[in-house]
Amino acid sequence: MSTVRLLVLGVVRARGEAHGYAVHRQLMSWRVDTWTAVKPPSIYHAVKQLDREGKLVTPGLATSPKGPNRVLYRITEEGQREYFALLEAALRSPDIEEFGAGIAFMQSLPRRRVRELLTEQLATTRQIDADLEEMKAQWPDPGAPPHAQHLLELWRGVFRSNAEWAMDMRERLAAGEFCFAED
Amino acid sequence: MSTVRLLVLGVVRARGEAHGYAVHRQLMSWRVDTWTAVKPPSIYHAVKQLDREGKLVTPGLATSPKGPNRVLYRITEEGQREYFALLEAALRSPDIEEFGAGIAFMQSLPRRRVRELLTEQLATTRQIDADLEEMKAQWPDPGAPPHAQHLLELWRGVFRSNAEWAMDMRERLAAGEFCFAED
DNA sequence: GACACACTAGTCAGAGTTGACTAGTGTTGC
DNA sequence: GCAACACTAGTCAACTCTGACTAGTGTGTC
Repeated sequence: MSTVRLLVLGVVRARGEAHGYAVHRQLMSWRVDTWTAVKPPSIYHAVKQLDREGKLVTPGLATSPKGPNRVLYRITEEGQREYFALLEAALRSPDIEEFGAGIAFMQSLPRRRVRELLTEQLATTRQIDADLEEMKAQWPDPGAPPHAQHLLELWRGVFRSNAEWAMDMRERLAAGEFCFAED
Repeated sequence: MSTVRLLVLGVVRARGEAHGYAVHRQLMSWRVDTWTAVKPPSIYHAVKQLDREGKLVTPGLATSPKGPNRVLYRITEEGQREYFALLEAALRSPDIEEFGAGIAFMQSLPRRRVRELLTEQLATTRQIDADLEEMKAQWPDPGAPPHAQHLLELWRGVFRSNAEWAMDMRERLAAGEFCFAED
């Protein structure tokens, strides 16, 4: 859920004003359905939810020449706070979908802050890897079902791969790649 | 959902007879919550669902000396068919959680069949990796948000890591590790 | 000019999931 | 001997997600 919320807030914030379908189309043009489980109904649901919570407001209707009228949304102060909270949490998160959504919007933070968050992300990911390693040692029988030991290895591969990616990204930031807020 | 269903059917089948909490405890002893998103209420939900669908039956109550009476479940013919269908689908699935559940029960298939399925799994995983590579080439601007190119790289890492793991497992099977049905 | 087809812009019921809660049963310390 | 705590064995309401569907608007084409 927090992934869709971040994506919706991020798109509305970046565009200034947007209706549901515009958010939907923007996210689909980013192939969000490839790197998260976000699907159209979830997007509309998140928009309504954020509106009810006062994170988005509807300054008016856009009367479109073609198609039905569409409700325009704009981000509020409270929405901005939620956006930055979700963004920082996402860049720290070991969940690959949430993390991906954080990367998508990292440029609304200062470069230095993103590097700090990626460092935290790396520490968490490595800690999980170490925890899984330790957990593995507690199963005495690697040959018997459910092969929990091997399954833990399968997951360790995922976390190690993510850690490598995060390290690479941190180096790119250090090397001055990308443009950031307050650069 | 299919992950929980496979896990529940597999545990009931392996034990012959089981009540909800026994399934729950078995799965938790396997650390299923570490390598899937399966949580207790989902387990109870799946048990009831499978019962309604005739995949499980309740031959009787176990009157326990301590605690409330518990409903015992047993797998039906139809349940067996579902079990094997889910198991084969899981071993072929690129979804790491589903795949993990398949590995947990792979020994109820013949060794040869598991090797075939792992070969299919590898082909699918590599195909996804190739598709992501190709998709990446269609974004012209790697420096601009949402960094979709880099996010695709993040995911490719996951799939490549899974492919390596599957290759390793296939080699273990070829080397005669583990005991299988019909060995 | 009218028919098929694709695109826009969503909605909806039903299914699945979750955090929080309940309620009974040992059991340990004082 | 009893209060506090942990463990057993789940349930529940509220929330979220999903596949399938709707309905209006261009647009090409014969």
